[in-house]
Amino acid sequence: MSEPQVFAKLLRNCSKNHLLGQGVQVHGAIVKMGFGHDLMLNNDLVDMYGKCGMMEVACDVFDRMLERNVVSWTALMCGHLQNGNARESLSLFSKMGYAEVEPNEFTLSTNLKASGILGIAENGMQIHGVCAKSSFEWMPVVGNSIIDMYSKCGRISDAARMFSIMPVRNVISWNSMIAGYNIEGNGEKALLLFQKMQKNGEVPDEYTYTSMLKACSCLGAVGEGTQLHASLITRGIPYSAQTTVTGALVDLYVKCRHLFEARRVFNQIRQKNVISWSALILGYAQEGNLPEAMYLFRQLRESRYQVDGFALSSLIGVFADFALVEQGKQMHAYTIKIPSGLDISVVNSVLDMYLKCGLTDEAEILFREMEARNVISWTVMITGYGKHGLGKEAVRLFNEMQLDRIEPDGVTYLAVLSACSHSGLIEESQEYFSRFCDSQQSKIKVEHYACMVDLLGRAGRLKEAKDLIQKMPLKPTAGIWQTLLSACRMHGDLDMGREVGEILLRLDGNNPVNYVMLSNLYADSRYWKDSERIRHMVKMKGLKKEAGRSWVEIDKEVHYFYNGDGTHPLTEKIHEVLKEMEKRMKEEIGYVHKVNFSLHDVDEESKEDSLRVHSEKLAIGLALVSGGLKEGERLIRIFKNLRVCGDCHTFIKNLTKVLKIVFVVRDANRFHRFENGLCSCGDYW
DNA sequence: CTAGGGTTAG
Repeated sequence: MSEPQVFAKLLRNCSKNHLLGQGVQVHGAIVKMGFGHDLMLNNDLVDMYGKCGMMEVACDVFDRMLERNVVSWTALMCGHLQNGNARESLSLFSKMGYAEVEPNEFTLSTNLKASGILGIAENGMQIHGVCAKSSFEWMPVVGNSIIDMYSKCGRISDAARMFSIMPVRNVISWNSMIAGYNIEGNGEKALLLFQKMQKNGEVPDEYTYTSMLKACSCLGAVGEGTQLHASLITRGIPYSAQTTVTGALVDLYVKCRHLFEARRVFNQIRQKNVISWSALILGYAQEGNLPEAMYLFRQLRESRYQVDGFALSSLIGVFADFALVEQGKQMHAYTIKIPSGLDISVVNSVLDMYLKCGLTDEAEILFREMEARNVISWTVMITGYGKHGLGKEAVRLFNEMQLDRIEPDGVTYLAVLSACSHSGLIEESQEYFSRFCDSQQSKIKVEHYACMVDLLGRAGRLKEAKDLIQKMPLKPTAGIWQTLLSACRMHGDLDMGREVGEILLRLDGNNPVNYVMLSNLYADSRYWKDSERIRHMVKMKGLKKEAGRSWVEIDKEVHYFYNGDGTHPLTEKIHEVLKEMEKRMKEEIGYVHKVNFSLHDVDEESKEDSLRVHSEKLAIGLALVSGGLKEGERLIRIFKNLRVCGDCHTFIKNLTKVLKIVFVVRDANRFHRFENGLCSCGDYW
């Protein structure tokens, strides 16, 4: 074997096993032996540095090359793609065109994938066009990538068309199509295609099983999932480390809430991989069993496996959901120390965590510092701003992202519409809504209409709101009628309210919320008998609301309160401080606690509860008592599982006048930032 | 020499 061939072989080994140190040594030897300008070796070097995550060096090698062929270009593109920079791959693709180098099937496949990741259908279609012209379209590699691209861009029918006209299909074609249905959330179609695949004599591989397990977990179909599990066992694949199905298997049982079974599978895996670890950790965390989740996470950290971006982002997502600021911050600090902490999904989850915990400034700084932002990064920020009542900021970001050439998707539109709704930006949202209808008709969901109904309803344009529901091309859900009903109450429209209420009770008669809303509407107009009749129905049906619960984090410990809760050791002190606050508010600003607010308002709390003390007030009391306010800090964070009650809302607003403290309350719907007697929601929530 | 399918975040 000649020397260059030996070097090539060494480099390929480094690529495969991510051996950067050895790769650098080989690079040195290549230069020393005078092969520094060998085209093939340089191609291998670009590939090796890319695989080892050293894109700067890969680019440097590429730039210094005296001649470059299609492989050089493609290797660099793949490097960018594998390091999470799909955009750079696409820009290289067009540069390659200017350099008059013709793409081959690998180049096309790589950039189709890049377009899919970015979700830019236009770009993908353009590349599809190139494939069609050069008849690369009929090569399975390319065709499969086209299916993948269309699926990821939400154009499942285009993907299906490609699949149906492919002259040669391999197992990956079937897998890609099944994965496409999964992305769309269409588990039934995935199951059907799986059957068809077996009828056609195609043998499913691990990837097929992985996708199918995922389809089952989406459908919550434990039965079908268990069958797949069984056939995996007969084929002898499930418990070895090389396969990815193990993770999907754990995930299936986790999602179907069969945690015991998930643990059993996990324990049987001889060499556990990161995917199965993450799935199980997430399972425990979502059940609220954080100690077990954290214990497993520590074990993962100490194991020989690398904690990857998937594990991190999902765990941070749990901290966000539980609004656990301290744990979240600690995890953020940890992510900075490891390479996968730079994964865009990890940074996105940290952003979301900060916003959900009410730390907008931290989120803003992190967002600006990010080296690459994708559609999710922007959407997280827009949602966060919207929930903080910063509608103008949300709109500004929405426009800015498009200048950054990031295409908003259905979730982004939902975020900006709801931000507009909360800030009363009617014209803006109507413009965005129609733009969305025009450009992404297929992605429009009931939620988008619900946003518009909310917006119109709040503005008192009830008739228009109702028309919109009745004319929309989708089946109205109970939720959208609820939105309209609360608008009816807001504007005291009894006639329409009664009509909507009847529709709701027919549609969703087992949800106590519907009865409470209707009952309140009657009570507002002093139709006490009707109000009482509706409330009686709730009792007769034995329907129960979720109990109101608030919590506050003090010195890394979370304290929970129910309404009228007297179990906390500091209860007496809490009541004292709350009384003292009422007194100060009365003396200093003349605020008098309004009793009548809660007389017939049973929106969140029952009458009995309101005579005692709401959970959010207790949590505030504890924060004040136990010095939850550290030196130099003037912000207290309270969390509540339901919506904050109107009475407490007024109380907190006035409290900020007397105490010069900022309160951030995260309730089921949104954030309220109280400062100087005002709330970020503008008293509309 | 370059490549395609799976787990995560809104």
